[in-house]
Amino acid sequence: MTAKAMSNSQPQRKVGAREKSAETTRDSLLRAAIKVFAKHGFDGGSIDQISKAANSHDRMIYYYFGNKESLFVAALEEIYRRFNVAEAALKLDLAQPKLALEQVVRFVLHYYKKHPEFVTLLNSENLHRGKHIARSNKAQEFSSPAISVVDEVLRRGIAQGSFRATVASRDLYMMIVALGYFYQSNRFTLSAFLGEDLETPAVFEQWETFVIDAVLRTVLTPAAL
Amino acid sequence: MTAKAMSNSQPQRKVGAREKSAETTRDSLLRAAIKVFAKHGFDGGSIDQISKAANSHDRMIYYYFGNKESLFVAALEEIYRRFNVAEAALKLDLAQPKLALEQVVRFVLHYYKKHPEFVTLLNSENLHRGKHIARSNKAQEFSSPAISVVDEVLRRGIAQGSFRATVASRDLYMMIVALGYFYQSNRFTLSAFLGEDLETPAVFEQWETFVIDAVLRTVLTPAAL
Amino acid sequence: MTAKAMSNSQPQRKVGAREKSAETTRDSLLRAAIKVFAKHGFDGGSIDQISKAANSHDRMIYYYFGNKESLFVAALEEIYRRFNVAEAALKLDLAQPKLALEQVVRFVLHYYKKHPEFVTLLNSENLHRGKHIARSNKAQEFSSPAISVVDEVLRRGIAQGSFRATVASRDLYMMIVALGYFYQSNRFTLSAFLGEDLETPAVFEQWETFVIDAVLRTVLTPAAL
Amino acid sequence: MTAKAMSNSQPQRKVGAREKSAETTRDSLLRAAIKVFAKHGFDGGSIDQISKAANSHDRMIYYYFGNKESLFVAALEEIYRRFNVAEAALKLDLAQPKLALEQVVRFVLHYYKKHPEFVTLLNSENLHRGKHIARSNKAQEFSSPAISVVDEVLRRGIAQGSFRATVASRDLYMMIVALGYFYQSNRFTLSAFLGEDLETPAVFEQWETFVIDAVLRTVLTPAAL
DNA sequence: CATGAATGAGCTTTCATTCAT
DNA sequence: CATGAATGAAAGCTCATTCAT
Repeated sequence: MTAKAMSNSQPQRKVGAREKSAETTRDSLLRAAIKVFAKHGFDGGSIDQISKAANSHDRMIYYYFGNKESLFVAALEEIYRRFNVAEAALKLDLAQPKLALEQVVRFVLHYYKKHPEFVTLLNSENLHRGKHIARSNKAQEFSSPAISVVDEVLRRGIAQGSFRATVASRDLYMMIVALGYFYQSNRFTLSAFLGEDLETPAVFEQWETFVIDAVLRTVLTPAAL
Repeated sequence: MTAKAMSNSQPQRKVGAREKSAETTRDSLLRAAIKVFAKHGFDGGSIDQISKAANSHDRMIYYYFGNKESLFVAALEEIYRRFNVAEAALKLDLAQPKLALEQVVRFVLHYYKKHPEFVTLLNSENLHRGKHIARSNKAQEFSSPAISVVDEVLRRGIAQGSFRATVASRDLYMMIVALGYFYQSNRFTLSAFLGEDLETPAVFEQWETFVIDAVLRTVLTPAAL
Repeated sequence: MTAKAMSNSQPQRKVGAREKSAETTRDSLLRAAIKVFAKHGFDGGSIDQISKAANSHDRMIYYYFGNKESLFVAALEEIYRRFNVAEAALKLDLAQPKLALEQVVRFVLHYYKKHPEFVTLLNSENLHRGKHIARSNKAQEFSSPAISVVDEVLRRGIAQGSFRATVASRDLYMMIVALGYFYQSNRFTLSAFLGEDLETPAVFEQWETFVIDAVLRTVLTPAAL
Repeated sequence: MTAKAMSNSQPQRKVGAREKSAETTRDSLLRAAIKVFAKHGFDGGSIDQISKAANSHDRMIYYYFGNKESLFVAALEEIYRRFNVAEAALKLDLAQPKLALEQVVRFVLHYYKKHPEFVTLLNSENLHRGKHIARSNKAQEFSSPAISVVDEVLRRGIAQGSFRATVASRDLYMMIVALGYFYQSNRFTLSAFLGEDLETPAVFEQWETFVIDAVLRTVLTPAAL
């Protein structure tokens, strides 16, 4: 059931009106769930809110997803799927590792900015100590593409001699993600604490420039700096 | 009331049995609130849970704090106060900016590690778009010490010629905090995604080393590298 | 839903067990609400009391009525519906306006006496400055039958020459209602103040006689007196 | 205690500052109670609301009045006292019974209009089946002045030959009061039902004229009409 | 494929009241 | 004369979920 939800692909056989309507119901419930969970978290979001936002009924959530937790897992999987789809569309010039790395950083920062639900859903999941994703058995499968990309760029740079050989791809990956994620995730308290609105474009751009600089300085060999 | 709570001074005058008991009740409610909110977030944590954890009653929370939101604000203020107290105890050798900066990074990473409630409470607050802290009118006052420390270290390094003059203290501050915060905040999903437990000491140490390296490379002049 | 409740018609089609049960639940909740609100007012009557009196559960009130206020509105509408049903059953001899008027007075006095909930519910509503009935958009529709009856009797009497042409039907209506309502509504404080129990039949009958006399003297022409 | 409150009289002995303040507290609590109970009824009005409206504390209500019910009784007694004070100030021309009766009617209608708390408090009391006033043992003492006035006017009119001898003063009293009380008490639902705002001066005046007419026609002998 | 009905436990909050000092 | 602290019960309402059809 969830497997079907994960693929956005081809109906091989002709679907009747009823089946189509069914898919629509399930999809709109999932979309509504992402929105509501993103806004209020797992605990704050209610089954009722979600079913109403989807113009459906409570009962349908149980019909399609079983219970609230499974719906949340489906929502998590869906946002990860979307992220991977977006990342797969990235066309990196691997011949120029430095440029490619910069591209990756830009992609990550902009994706988080445009998809705040990605951040809030993951926060909610971490608040619950990752217990939902642990049940998903797709966890690694989901993150591997992202790490692979960083890994490949890194290896190319090292092979070329412009990147330091001692940098671990896992650390580099986490650095990029952390700098993008934190800015988005904590923008409200940060804005209050810094007395500066992090949602204005100028502030974001300064941060982006800084992050690219920091990442490159961390990775590049002194000679390539 | 909160003013009293914010100061860590001892009561100079002898307190009667009642007053003492009152302070104890309020304090234990606040402590319990921090624990419960840290574990379950603002929505997930219930007034009942908190009052019971404090060996008190629902009613007392309303007596001392008014409502759930105000209790949450008080909890937020308290954890920030604690953070600032801990940071104030840091003895930095400002004559050696590079070393001092390393100390700051270590402090931040270890503080977040030892105080997961700091991270979860802030996450919960950001889920609610900072609406509670906005009401606290102590926001800036709270974060200024932390930024000041980074700012001073940075200025010293620049004066000495070992730090690059183009780095903004706000960016440097956010970088350090982001790298420490994200590791702690997202350790569950990260562990699942990476297939590696981020809570083992070895992994944490590798990350700490990496972060120090990244921060220094971002800040140091090529010559000082 | 309320439309169905308002009509006193029988369900034409066979109803399944479930539907029947549903109707029963809603109806018994409404009946219980009328009783409880009549006895304790809107504020004094509790959701819990009502649901228990109906052998149901709190939750069902919210399921069928949404909230306490809407339940109260439904109760108000129901008692007005009942009054109108009872009044519609009145067979007035319009050829004898004086007699018909007497009949109307008797009907009103006796109806209030037999249906104290009518009086207490309206009092409760007036305490809240009519805010519930204002939301009901059936207000005028409810009272118009009663006024129409008075109006018609009055017009007949005037046409016949036995009633004074200067009496406004609205004033006459209010007079009759006031004299019946007040006796019932304030019988407890009046009994205490007058030192005489207004609930004894003899006292009621004296009042009834007096009211009929007063109404007729107010309406009849000197010649017809 | 309540006895003292009932009289607005002379402090025989010099009162110290503290005592004065004490009286003020008690009085402002009582005034606040009348306002709050008038607005929300006995059940809807809360001890907290009252004490805050009086700039005092919950505890003080218990100190001065014992409990909520006794406070309500005190409030009832106070509004009756005020009514009697106002009525005692009425200067009736008993030599002209017809005019005097008209004056009484006007007084009652205007008093209810200007003192809606009188009406709502009595309604609240009747909702509770007069159980508070029953405890007050001042009930009759309170209403007797009002009835006495009507009684005296009536007797004078009968003696003069202009009033019908068969009218009972109790019925006449109730008629006047009912017509004034009901208009005020039920003005909200009536306005909704009639589609006409009973609070506009013109409508009130029409009613006043009608009531005077009705009362006189009920009382006057045919000859005196 | 969908729905109306039902459920029990839980939620935050307010209630009137009493205690000790 | 006044106050800060405490209490247990109850309030209105929402929660996730299951039932029968």
